[in-house]
This record gives sequence, structure tokens and C-alpha cells, in this order.
Amino acid sequence: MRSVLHPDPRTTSTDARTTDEPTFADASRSLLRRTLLEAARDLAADRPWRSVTMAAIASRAGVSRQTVYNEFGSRPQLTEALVMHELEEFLAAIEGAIRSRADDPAAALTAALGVFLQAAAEDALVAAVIREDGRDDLLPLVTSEGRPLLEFGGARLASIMRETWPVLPGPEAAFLAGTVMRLGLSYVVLPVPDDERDATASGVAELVRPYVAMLLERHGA
Amino acid sequence: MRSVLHPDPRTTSTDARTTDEPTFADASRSLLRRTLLEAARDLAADRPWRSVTMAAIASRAGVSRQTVYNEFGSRPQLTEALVMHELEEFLAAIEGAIRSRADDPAAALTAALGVFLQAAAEDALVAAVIREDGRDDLLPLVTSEGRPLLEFGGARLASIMRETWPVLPGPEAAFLAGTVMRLGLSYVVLPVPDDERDATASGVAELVRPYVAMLLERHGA
DNA sequence: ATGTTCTGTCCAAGCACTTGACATCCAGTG
DNA sequence: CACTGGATGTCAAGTGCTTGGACAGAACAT
Repeated sequence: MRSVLHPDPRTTSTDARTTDEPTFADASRSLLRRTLLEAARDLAADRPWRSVTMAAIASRAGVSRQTVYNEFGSRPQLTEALVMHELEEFLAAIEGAIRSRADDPAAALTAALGVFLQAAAEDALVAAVIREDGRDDLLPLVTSEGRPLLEFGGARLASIMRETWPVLPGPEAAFLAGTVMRLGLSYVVLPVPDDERDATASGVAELVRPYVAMLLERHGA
Repeated sequence: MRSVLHPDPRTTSTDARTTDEPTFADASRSLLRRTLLEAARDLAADRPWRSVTMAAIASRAGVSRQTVYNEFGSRPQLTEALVMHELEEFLAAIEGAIRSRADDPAAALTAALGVFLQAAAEDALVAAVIREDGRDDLLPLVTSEGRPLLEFGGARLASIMRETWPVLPGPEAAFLAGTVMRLGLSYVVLPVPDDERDATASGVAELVRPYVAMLLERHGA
């Protein structure tokens, strides 16, 4: 049975700061970023993004305004980081759903899409993106300016799939991941009603199922 | 259903650093403590505690030795904090076990004791405590110098029990918690063989079951 | 007795966060 | 249209924590 308390100490070296786990300084830095981005997201839940000031974000995170600028440089950069951060949380949820059904690709895809659609429906930031009419510089980031999002998410999705089903050939996995990412972004911008979520999830899964089956079969699964 | 991604933003205030969630500075501080204590625990898993130097702890955590002294003051204080920290992790595991069986006090106690005994059997720091002959200043902290441990743990255990079973009268809950803590510490110092763990857990649970039943019955459960 | 190692403390330099100020830009208003 | 208020972005001085080096003293091993 897995250890009840702490997983495992990993290394046995006397001390030696190898390129091992993140040092405290790194952890503290990423903690600062996370704190700030979560503050920004929470504030965006209520009011329009445009009205969320840098000062408010700093104050909510308990740091000075200058620190926010030190960390992100400018408001547009913070905005982009915010969207990226949200994407990463979505990807983490999706990864969990996929890994939990590794034995059945179709079920895994259904679960992943279901999780994604529900998360998107609940997410405060996603709500802000589609709530705010045109010129609230949030929408472009997931559409016309969304290439970084698409490529980063596609790459991670592809690597998740390739880790879960190693026989999947690289190019096809990448293409499938990219396609799914595009679909996902589409459903962010144009959601389906709540009562159609499950049907949508299984529908898309059904759609790609034969393709995946063909790939798995053709490549020695 | 609970939100898939982030639980809830809590406040709605524009900004205002209320005594709300921990500010970044606080979080960073506690992160530093945790990092250092985990480094210490991991190092103690291999070698005797006496041979774990302050320098090694600092190096493993990726900070300077001075920072360790700034945070804990001295080696004895760090040692005490280490033991306290470990206690808190045990308590967290126990709390989970109890809350998962809130409807059946006897089963809850059995589960809690089982989790505790297994965790104690696996724990690297507990192993260090009993491995090291007398004068490795670790043992006193859970015996002769163990009163802080006993009182802190007892208080938390009592509050867990009172939260789970509100009808439990305060004094009796405190007494029961204190007794269980003493028993727990005893099993840390003098463990039972692996194959007797379950029997021990249910045995103790059986022992206190009538007492608890009487309390619950007498006070309107 | 001597050399080694660790503890605990001190200090100078570096770095990050804070604070307050300032120029600039933009929106709303008289 | 000029003006005021609020927000962004930048800057400089001040503070506090971390760092790395150094050192005395205690404990231990040879």
C-alpha cells in the first residue's frame, strides 16, 4: 500500500542541490505568480475585466502594485498569463479524466470532454470572456490572438495522449490534439446549453472514436 | 456538483486586504518552513538525526544556512518544530479517517487508529525516533519532554471529535482525546508488530466504544 | 593533545518588495 | 473644448531578508 503520509523522499544524497525538485526560491516565485493570477481571476468573476485594476489585484494578493509590474511587466502581459494559467488548470483536469480511463480510449475522451465542458460552463474567467462585449481585450486572446493558447494546449494534450497510449503515432496524436483544442476553444466561445453537455461530449467522442480505433489497430495496439 | 476547477472566490470586496486568506508573504513564510522541515525529515530517514547537520538541511532545501537559523533560531528549536510538524500530518490523516465515518463513532475510531498505526509504522521520522538509542535528542521530545505534543494533539483531537459529534460534552471529549493521544504516543515508542495492527486498532476502539456510546446516549444523541 | 566538524553569530553585499512620487493617457463632465 | 479623476507604467529611496564568507567555541575522533 502507498505510504499514508509522505510519498517518498526521492534522493538519498547527503545534501547537494541537484536539478532535483524546485528550490525554495523557485517555489516562492511560482507561488507569487499563482497568488496574483488567482487574485486576478477572482476579481474578474464579479466585474468586467477592464475594471479590474492592477492596484486591486496587488491589494487582493497582499503585495504592492510595483511587485505586480515586476512580475508581469504590463497589463496585457498579465492578461495573457492569466489566460494561460487558466488553460493549464483545464489541462490538469482533462489529464486526470484521461488517465482515469486509460484502458478505454473512447470512454477516456468522453470523460475528458465532459470534464472540460462542465469546467468551462462553471469557470468565472470563461464567463467573463464571453460576457464582455467585443472590446474588452479578453476575447481576442482566445480567438484571433489565440495561437499561443492553441499551440501550447495542443502540445500538452498530445503529450498526454502519447503517454497514455504509447502506440499512438506522433503526427496523428498531434493532429488529433490540435483538432480537439480547436473544438474546445470553440465551445468556450460558443457554449452549448447545460442539458446538451453530456450529449455533446459523447457525440464528439463518438466522432473521433473510429479514427482513434483505426490508429490503435494499425499501429500494433 | 462541486466546481470542477477552483472552489470559490469567497469575498466580493473590490480589493481590501482583510484578515481573509493568507497574504503572499505569509504563504511564502510557511512555504519556507515546510520546505525546511520536509528536507530535515527526508534526511533523517537515512542517517541518525544527530548526523543531520543544519548545513545539510539548508542545502537540501536550497537556501543558505543562515536562513535556517533565521527561521528556527537553533537546532533544538528546529527539532521541536520538526516533531510538531509531523504530528500535524498525523492529525490531518486521522481527521480524514474520522470524518469519513462520522455516522458510526466506533467505526470512525477504528479507522482513525488503523490509519494512525499504519502511518506510524511507515513514517521515517518515527522510525528514527525509536531506532536511535537514548541520547539522540529525538526520543525525549515524544516522552519526557512531550507535554507540548500531548497538549497540542489532544486539543486538536478533541476539537475534531466535537466537530464531528457535537453532542459530545466538552470535558469528556477532552479527556478522551487526551487518553487517545497518550495511547498513540505509547504506540509510537513501543509499536505492535505489523500483523497485530488491525487487531490493536479494533481492540482499542472496542475498549472505548461503550464509553462513547454512554456519552452519546446520555447527552441526547 | 590535536585536527576535524558542527553550532551559533556576525557582517557586507545583493536582491526583492514597499512606498511615494511622477508623467502619461483616457473617459467622463461641465 | 478644457478639465478633472482614475489608471497605467516608470523611477528612486528605503527596508528587510537571503547570501556567502568568516570566526569563536564545543564536541568528537584519532
